[in-house]
Amino acid sequence: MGDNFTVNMDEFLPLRDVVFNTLRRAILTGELKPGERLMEIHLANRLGVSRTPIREAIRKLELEGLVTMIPRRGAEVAQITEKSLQDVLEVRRALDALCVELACDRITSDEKEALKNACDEFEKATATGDVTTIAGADVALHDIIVRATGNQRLIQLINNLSEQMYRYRFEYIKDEKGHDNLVNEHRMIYESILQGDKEKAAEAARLHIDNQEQSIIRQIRLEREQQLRKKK
Amino acid sequence: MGDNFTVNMDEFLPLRDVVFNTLRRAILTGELKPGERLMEIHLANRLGVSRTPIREAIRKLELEGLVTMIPRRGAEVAQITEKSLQDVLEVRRALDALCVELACDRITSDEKEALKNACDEFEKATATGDVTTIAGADVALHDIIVRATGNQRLIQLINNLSEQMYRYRFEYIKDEKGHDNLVNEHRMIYESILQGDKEKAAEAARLHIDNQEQSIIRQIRLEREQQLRKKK
DNA sequence: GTACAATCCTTTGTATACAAAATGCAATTA
DNA sequence: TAATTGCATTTTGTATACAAAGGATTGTAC
Repeated sequence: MGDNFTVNMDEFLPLRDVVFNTLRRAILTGELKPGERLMEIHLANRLGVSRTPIREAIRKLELEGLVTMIPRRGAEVAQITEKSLQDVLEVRRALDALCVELACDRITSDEKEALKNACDEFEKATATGDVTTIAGADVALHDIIVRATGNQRLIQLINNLSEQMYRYRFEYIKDEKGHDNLVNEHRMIYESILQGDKEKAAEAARLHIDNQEQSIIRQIRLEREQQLRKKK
Repeated sequence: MGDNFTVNMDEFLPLRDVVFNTLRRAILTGELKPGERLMEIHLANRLGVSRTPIREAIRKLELEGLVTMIPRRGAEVAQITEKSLQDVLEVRRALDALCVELACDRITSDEKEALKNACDEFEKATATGDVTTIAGADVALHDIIVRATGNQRLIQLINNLSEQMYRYRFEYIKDEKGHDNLVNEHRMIYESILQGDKEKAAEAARLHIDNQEQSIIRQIRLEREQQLRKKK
């Protein structure tokens, strides 16, 4: 069992939030796999707390769609189907487009500067070839754009939707041939925002999502095939 | 205190879900007012359950944004500010447009029939002038469109965002001059979907939201003025 | 060997008990 | 009179206890 599955006591939060963050992280990184049962006493012992904060954390994960409740049987990690992912991406496509459009109107000069830096950093990161570094730079870049909208609700929703695909992030970055596409897509978005060209920015954002979709769906089909082969 | 603030024992659900639905309803109808504290023992006594299900329900409301947690002080009903509502509407505008676009592509002939009926029903409802009836017909109409997308995630998100504005629904329906606008807007959306004209449908949906925004914002400003006057 | 049934064990659902923090109030002092 | 300190009360945060439901296992009968 992985060793990063522990409570982070540095945090000065109610236990339920610590547990919530811990479990969520474990699910998104794939440490807790789809279909796996979340048993309260088990988790409580493992995390060194009582069942109460565990239960409260599960209630939040339930609403977030990361776990599904089965009556009288408890929680299990939500299955990701191809359909559910397409649903998520369909929504993200619209919201990401909205995001860059709003960013065109509202981005400050400071944020423009930060965006430029993040773009350069991303290009550097791809040069290293290290997947973790690239993923980090990618998140940083998107974060700046999302925050530039100034719309709290939008920020929250996009973050939540992005999370649903976190498990596939690594594969998706590895998958992209030489990362050149990725760099270009980012640069296109970045430049459109600087120019304040909403239409172009939205189109670039949609293209970006579409390419991710291709790559992730391919990944899912691969995984499913492997699972089927295993069963036989 | 209102008397529809009771648990509905007909439901065959865990108490936490019954409590969740009850509290949510109370918040959305305005029975629990923004800023009002949600005290656990108090609620527990009132609903005739222990604190545990109350707490679990509050965790879900917290994630849904209907209550805000203050550390070591508990939950209170979330304040609705003009900004937060504009944020919500900005997102809904994009998602409603997406909705009707998808509906154009995916609506079945059965659903077309249902849509036509709902549209007629709405027109009849406006004729009665009864706000509750109109609101009901409005929800029914929108529901059909949203469900026609076949996108579970989108359905869930739109429902959640709509809820945030439930408190203002009545005022907004009353506000619309003679309801003629409302009927026309609906008919425009309905016809565009039947014709499969995505562009027109999206534009109509956006207009529909924009008009609601106008009306709701006006309402909020009115309320705020009244509050200010009270304080003096 | 298979099917069915009784029993046990696990796990959730709910209630309650206890500890710690925060708030409000009162008393005392400057 | 105003301010501050200390105490009491309230309320949350966490743990634990108890009940009921489900599932699994074992034993028995055919």
